[in-house]
Amino acid sequence: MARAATTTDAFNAVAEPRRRQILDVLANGERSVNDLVTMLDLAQPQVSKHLRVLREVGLVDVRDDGRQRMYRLHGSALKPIYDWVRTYERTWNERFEALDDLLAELSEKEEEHGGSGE
Amino acid sequence: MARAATTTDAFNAVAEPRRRQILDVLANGERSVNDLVTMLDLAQPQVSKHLRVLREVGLVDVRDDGRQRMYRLHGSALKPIYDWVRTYERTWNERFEALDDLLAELSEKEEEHGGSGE
DNA sequence: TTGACATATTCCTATATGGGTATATAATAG
DNA sequence: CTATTATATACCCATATAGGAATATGTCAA
Repeated sequence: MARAATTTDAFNAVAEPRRRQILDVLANGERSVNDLVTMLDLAQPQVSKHLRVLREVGLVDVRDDGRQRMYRLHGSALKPIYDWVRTYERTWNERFEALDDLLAELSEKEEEHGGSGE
Repeated sequence: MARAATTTDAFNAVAEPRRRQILDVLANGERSVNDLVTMLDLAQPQVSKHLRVLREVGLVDVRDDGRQRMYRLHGSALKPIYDWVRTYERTWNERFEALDDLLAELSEKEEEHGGSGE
């Protein structure tokens, strides 16, 4: 099996930095494809393709406006990522890391039944 | 160009659900490879390979313990993801989404200069 | 030493990618 | 109608997978 498709979920879609850039731009409001092409200095087809991926995972919505297509952020599709990563917030708190270290050492010693130290 | 390597950064490493599962287990404390094999019902080589990816992006640390290798979470490597996604938190707040919708509709009407409705 | 256990690596293969280029579709202007 | 603008799609290609199977490496036991 190959890697999961980029359109599988937000995690995969957002792993590509260009797509994060696109979302960052759209976070400031609706934009046309050409706006994105100009602002991100990408070729138009690549932008369209990235937008397709983002659309397929529900990260953006589109609206027709004459010959333009206005894309807009649909932020709630990022919530699963936020919810997952948020549970780890405490782990990069230094105090907790130190505590984890201590607990790990204690349980090691316990298993070794007070044997020869580390 | 193909997709960026899974070892490029935490975003790519974590796009794979099995690797998130591994991190979820390690969040509860150090584990040996075999522990993970058993708990996640995966083949041993795949676990080792996933752990290699996680190690290369700094998401886990290893410690030798006899013939076992104990893996442990290094949560701070998730911080870039958290920091990025956190800036979008407000976008899935219903009140803000409704406000965005309203503003978008207003600017539509403005462009159409009071033209035929929706 | 040999054997058992724990983990890592190598090889294979199907598959999906992202960029580039060319072209198709769609909508407006004249 | 034709031309122009805006966007999407099709095609090609090099590349990196993830899983499976086999094997290599490493550590301890007897």
